Amino acid sequence: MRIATWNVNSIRTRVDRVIAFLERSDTDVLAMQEIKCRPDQFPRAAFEEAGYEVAVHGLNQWNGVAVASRMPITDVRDRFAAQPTWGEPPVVEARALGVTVQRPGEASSTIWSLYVPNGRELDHPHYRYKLAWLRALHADARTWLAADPGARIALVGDWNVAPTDQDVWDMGFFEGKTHVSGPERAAFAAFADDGWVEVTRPLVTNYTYWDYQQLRFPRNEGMRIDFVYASPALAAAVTGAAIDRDERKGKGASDHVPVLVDAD
DNA sequence: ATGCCTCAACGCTTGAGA
Repeated sequence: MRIATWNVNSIRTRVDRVIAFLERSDTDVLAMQEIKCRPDQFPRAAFEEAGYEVAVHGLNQWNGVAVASRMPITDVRDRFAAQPTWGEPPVVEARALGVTVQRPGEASSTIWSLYVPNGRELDHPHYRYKLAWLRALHADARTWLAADPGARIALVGDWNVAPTDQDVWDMGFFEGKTHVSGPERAAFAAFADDGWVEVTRPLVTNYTYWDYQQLRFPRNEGMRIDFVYASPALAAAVTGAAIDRDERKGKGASDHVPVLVDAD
């Protein structure tokens, strides 16, 4: 099966590009982030015409996650346990969507489409929210592995963390900024301590995001912040990975590109 | 070769993104 994750930065603006990507890439399950709409605003028909079922979780114009699958969807969850809230009154934002997919007679796989909070500034409450969010996900994901060590689970999406210095175009530029701080990197790396395997890094090198401003893409001044953590059973089945850099080109591109993983 | 920011909404300005 081919899994992909893509921060689409508004599905309503990008639907033609996303459908074209699905058809071009032969993707079975696509996890999307930043759909920026409610379920009733999601362009569901275009996906169904292309042969995909859709699960959508969106509350308003901010955030929003979805999964499109041409394998039957058998279970959907719109948050993880103890997912932290943001704002006053507190809201569990639309940043996590877990979808189980299964073809009859085959093993099931659970794909979590994740949009980790940005953090904004190191001294901003949003940064503390980001760390709490990552730590809560880590704690819950640990229980999933403990409950079923052979489960095929993928934690995919926009992690909003650049795990190494090589994952940003200039560490000097990011000094004192989010995405590269020690606590964020530690929170990301902690998943590996439980057996989660980030399966893209050994197979492909590229950035996954380039800011719209200041010619960041033509200058290749990007960041690698979109990743696929696979459970041990799924990681053992991985045969390939890719970053579709070309999707950043041209008019109407998202600022992120798709990250793809193949697994038997 | 990619091209100097984009998106949605309480909209003609603002908040958010990273």
